[in-house]
Amino acid sequence: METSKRPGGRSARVRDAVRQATLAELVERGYPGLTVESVAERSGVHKTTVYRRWGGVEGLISDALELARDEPWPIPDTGSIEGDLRGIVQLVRSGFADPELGPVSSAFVAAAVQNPAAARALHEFFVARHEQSAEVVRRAVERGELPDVVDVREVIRVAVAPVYYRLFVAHEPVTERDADRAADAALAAARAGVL
Amino acid sequence: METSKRPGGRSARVRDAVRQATLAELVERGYPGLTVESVAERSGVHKTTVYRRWGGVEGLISDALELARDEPWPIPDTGSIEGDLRGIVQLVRSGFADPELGPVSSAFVAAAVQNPAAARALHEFFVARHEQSAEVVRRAVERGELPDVVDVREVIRVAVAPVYYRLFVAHEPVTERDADRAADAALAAARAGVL
DNA sequence: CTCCAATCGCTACTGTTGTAGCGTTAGAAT
DNA sequence: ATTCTAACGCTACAACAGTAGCGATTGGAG
Repeated sequence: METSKRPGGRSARVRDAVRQATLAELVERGYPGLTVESVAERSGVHKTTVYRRWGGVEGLISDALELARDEPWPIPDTGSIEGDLRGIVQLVRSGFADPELGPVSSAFVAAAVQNPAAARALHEFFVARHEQSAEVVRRAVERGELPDVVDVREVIRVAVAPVYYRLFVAHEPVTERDADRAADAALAAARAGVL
Repeated sequence: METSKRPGGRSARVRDAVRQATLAELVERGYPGLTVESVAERSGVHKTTVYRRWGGVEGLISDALELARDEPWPIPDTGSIEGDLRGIVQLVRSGFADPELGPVSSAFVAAAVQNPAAARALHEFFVARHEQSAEVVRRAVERGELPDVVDVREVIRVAVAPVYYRLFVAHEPVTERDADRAADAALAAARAGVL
């Protein structure tokens, strides 16, 4: 609980405690089990305070999402567009398979499907992700691996979409081979010039 | 309320009334606003009866999903794989854009993300959909438009995935052009032999 | 027509979620 | 050190979700 006497007053301590408790609850119980009371109890902050500052479960999610958005993530640079794209899609897949990160990420998606505020926050998150990831496509175009008429962000979308589709829509398992195949499909489309 | 004296006893009437009320509530308020009490009141069936037979909100959703699964949907047959694939993806897109059908479909996705029973029901739904839709790919293979080594269902998945991804994950708008592009991308990948 | 089993409606209750009002405390300024 | 203000903790309460027990109704069987 007492990590280190961080700068900032009581409000800052309360804020950090609630954020940390929110993430911990998401890992343990997921979004359906996320309740204001449990977060309040775990954080040591009173229930009414959480309601006042965050407004409820949706506020807790949105707040956590803004934190996640700012964390950079490692864009692969394997030298070939095929390797880079596969790397990105595998990163998505393994992220959701991770016992610690997976439940939190899934909770974000679940929350956004049903909560306009979280949806906006998640949208911003993906705008940032797409922009960062598109770098691998830009490099490929520079190297002459792809025609230069491509919509760089669309390549990323088409590459990762099947993974999300399987996970959150069709509710099918996603193997590593599935992930590679999705990356390869996006690459084939980009090479054919349809993106 | 009294559509027509359908065959079946009181139980059947109760069942139909609740199902109809569930769909109506989903259209008006969506999944987050779906409550057992409102369904009970609208249907004229008592609250405790709904809890007994359906077990709660998740049961109502699963029941409605089973109904939706059995309804056949029109697979296009334009003569070319490009037209057929585009038709399917546009059908998905327009379905979610429809003011009556859209909220219900979205509610199913939202429910499944957060409710294991609904997730299983939705999975079955998509298994059926994929199987039906794959027919257009099989025909294309027969006509020699595509190599015969393709996983027919995977072509469908890759084609529709970007639409779902935009709608329910990245929360971006989906234009008709986006839908066509997704279909074309899947087609290019299939032609390249990566599916 | 009579009876019977199943299902439904009703009342009452419990537990949880979210809010209101007020007293208290932390931290900054002088 | 003292004072002042914003934020927090606490109690009490209102609203809602979900359950239990029992009596009433339905529709079918003999």
